[in-house]
Amino acid sequence: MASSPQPSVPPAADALPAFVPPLCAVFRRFLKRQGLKFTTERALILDAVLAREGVFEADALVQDLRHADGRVSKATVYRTLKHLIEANIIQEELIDPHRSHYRLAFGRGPVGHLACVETHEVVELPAEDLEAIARRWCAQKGYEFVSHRFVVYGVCPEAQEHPQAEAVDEGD
Amino acid sequence: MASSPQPSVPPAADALPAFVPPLCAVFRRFLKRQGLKFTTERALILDAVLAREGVFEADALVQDLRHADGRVSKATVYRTLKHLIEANIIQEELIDPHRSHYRLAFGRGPVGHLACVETHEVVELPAEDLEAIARRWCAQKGYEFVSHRFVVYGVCPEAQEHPQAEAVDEGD
DNA sequence: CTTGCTGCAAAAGTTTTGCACACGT
DNA sequence: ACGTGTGCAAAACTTTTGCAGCAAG
Repeated sequence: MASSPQPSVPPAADALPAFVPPLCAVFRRFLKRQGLKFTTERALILDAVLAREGVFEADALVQDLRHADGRVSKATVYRTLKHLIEANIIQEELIDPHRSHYRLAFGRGPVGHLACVETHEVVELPAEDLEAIARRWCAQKGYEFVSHRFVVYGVCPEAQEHPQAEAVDEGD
Repeated sequence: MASSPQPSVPPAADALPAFVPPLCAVFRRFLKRQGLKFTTERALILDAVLAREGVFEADALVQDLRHADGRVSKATVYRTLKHLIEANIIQEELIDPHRSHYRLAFGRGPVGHLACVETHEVVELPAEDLEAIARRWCAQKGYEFVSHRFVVYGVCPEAQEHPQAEAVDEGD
């Protein structure tokens, strides 16, 4: 089971970090340190996470795993996502209300998101300067910095071209 | 911004912006334009919103209204919040997953949020420079700018004073 | 009067949890 | 073998919706 994490690297690997930590080993070490077990399901879930390079939803993972041979239950996916967050392998993103988004948390530096309010497409953009601002805020208020989030909402070019026939929505 | 207080749960509206648009009239005009009605419940809800100067949750409004004399049902609160968003009087914030936060959308310029991951206290901070960054991102990708969001997560001083055991800390 | 609105409760949606059994260490 | 993890389904939780009566224009 302890095989090298070599998932299907997506073709558009435009910004993959140069250094990818051995996440499988990292996760196993984390679990051992916590007295937890590295089960087949957890390995499958980690693989599925790695296969989805960008932002993903919990349910999407469940679907991916359902399509694969090793079906993993919804409950286990959610439980494992929590561990992956604690292990600092993924982190939760806040893009939609009522729906949790996650993304890998290693390397690649702080990113922000540019989300289309029409198509719900989400693009990641580097945002180094923002973390500095976030840390300054924390220092200013005596907070211990944990993380930050920057999401920009807009209408993507495609949606601008194809406007949906929406209800009355004109300002004054 | 030298000694601006940080009332997470202010007892009263002590720092309303200098210019407060006649929101009641604005809302009523909006409703009329949409062929909708300005009911007692909607007035009560708008009042409750105005009473909560900062970020608030839908359920908090329901509680406030329950404590007041005019009880308004959960359903009506949610329905009215949608109208208030369309009327551009409030806007939805994304701070917690699975829980909607709202805040007044007029005046006061763009703000970001500093949220404590332990106590869930949320502080607002001015963030003028961030909107510029957001607009630049949109321009860069051909997006039409809609809005932006900046949330910083940290541990507030109080929570740092009361350190939790090494045990798994489930924040939520 | 006509039309939309409210309240209730049940539905819908995502995430969590209890329990019996299977698996990793 | 022990203790933990898993799957299933039901619970928990916030938000939405259908319906019968009520209120605003």
